[in-house]
Amino acid sequence: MGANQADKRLDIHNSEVPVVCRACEARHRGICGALTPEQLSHLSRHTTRHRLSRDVEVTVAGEDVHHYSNVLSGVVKLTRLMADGRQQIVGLQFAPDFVGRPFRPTGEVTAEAATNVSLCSFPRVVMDDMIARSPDLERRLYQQALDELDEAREWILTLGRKTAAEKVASFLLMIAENIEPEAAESNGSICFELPLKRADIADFLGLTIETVSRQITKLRKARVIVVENNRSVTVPDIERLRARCEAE
Amino acid sequence: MGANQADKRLDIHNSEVPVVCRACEARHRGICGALTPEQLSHLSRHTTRHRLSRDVEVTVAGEDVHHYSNVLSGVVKLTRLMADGRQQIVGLQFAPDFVGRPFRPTGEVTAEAATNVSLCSFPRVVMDDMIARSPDLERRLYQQALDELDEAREWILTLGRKTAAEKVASFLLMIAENIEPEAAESNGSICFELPLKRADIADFLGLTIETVSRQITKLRKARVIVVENNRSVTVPDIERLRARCEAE
DNA sequence: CGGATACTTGAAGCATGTCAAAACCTGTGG
DNA sequence: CCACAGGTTTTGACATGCTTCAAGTATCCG
Repeated sequence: MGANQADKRLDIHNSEVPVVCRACEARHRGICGALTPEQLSHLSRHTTRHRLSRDVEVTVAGEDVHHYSNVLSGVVKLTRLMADGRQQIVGLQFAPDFVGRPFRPTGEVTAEAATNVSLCSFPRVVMDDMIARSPDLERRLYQQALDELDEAREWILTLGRKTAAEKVASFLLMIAENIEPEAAESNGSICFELPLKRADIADFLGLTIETVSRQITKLRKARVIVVENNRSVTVPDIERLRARCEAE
Repeated sequence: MGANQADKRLDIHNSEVPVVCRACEARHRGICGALTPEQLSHLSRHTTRHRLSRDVEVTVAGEDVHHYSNVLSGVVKLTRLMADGRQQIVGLQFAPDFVGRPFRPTGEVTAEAATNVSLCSFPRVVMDDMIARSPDLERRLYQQALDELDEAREWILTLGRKTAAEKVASFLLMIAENIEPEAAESNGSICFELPLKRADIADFLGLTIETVSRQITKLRKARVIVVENNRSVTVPDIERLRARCEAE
């Protein structure tokens, strides 16, 4: 709608993609793919990259959010906390997901690094403005929201109706599919690092640490998975893992 | 962007709101509020209204969706089904919610009338086209998707971490807030008809019918609620119900 | 090597599920 | 108005899967 000639005059190299964005995954599969080179360079002028180590918060429930972010690497967990300390992970964001909640300055969820994470952050006001101007950008965000909604509903089914064994198998499958998207399609073997520790897996699946541990042990003994150092997991045959997500 | 002069020529009364839309809630709080009178009358030419009785499906998991709908009255439940018959309700839609999943011709969820329902339906292709042309419409849809995502995450917390007693209390509170939005704010008493039967409540909360029944009995004996005819519920003091959503 | 954090394993308890039967509500036809 | 059939809800007795509590073992990192 509105003309943004001003932007063009500000940047002589307006048709070039900013250096920091060139190799960025968010430009391909993430929301930045919806931006023109001009918009990208405008945004990149307000952009900061940083690394967070595990358990550092990105945004906190109840506090005003001043920045949105793209996940460049690592995993961000979205958690909700009850007054008495019970905790539940309500979502996981992998690269190149967008972290933020447009149209609402504050929310009930806390976003927190589950692993070491690197982020590309930008001020909320700049992004909100850009969203209002760019229907393409808004469409990308809408699509990501719909995908997250599908996922959330998948987990509602898992939490409501699956057994502990099925929950853990479903979790491992989900992680495998997110970390090795292509490998997960083919029916071969996959090997990956678990981004979450047992306590996080428990918070994700609505179980206790002990139950998660027991179920992992069970999968290990059944040779569905091989575990080294508690974190690196090998799935020799994905189909066998997939079978564990539904029944005996 | 695109010119839609064609629309204008087709309709002499293009600046008037279609008769069927005049008293419609979807024009105020729903997605139709984002449409111009011209767009409304264009859409209304492809629109059909119908009533569904309980348990009739709106759209079925795995089948192509040809229509989107607005809920005009009643409640639509979104369910997911596992191969062995286990079922989970993953969302509830009240008037004037939009039912549909843009950008994906088919999905995993089935939408089904939980009560008698009246719908306003329109062909997917017409609506998709309109979404592509109207950023305002897309914004409304995006906002609804974000709201649904917030709700879904609220239920993930409930399913993962609350006890059966807390789940049932949370469910009753959610229904009360949806049916009497204004009354729920003030700390008075509320009276409403339960739109779901016990089996549905169980499918929503990841419990069995028997457990739901026992918890409702418990709330009744504690005078937190008064139940008549199994369906009409009175909450004398909302704060006392709210207190049951979190602890003892 | 030591100390902290993360993970595993075992035994006992309890919330919720399962199975079975009874009570209740609602509409229909005699 | 009553009898009856179908679906729905409640209640009870028992089984079980997950949690809780408590140790013990690995792994990481100074």
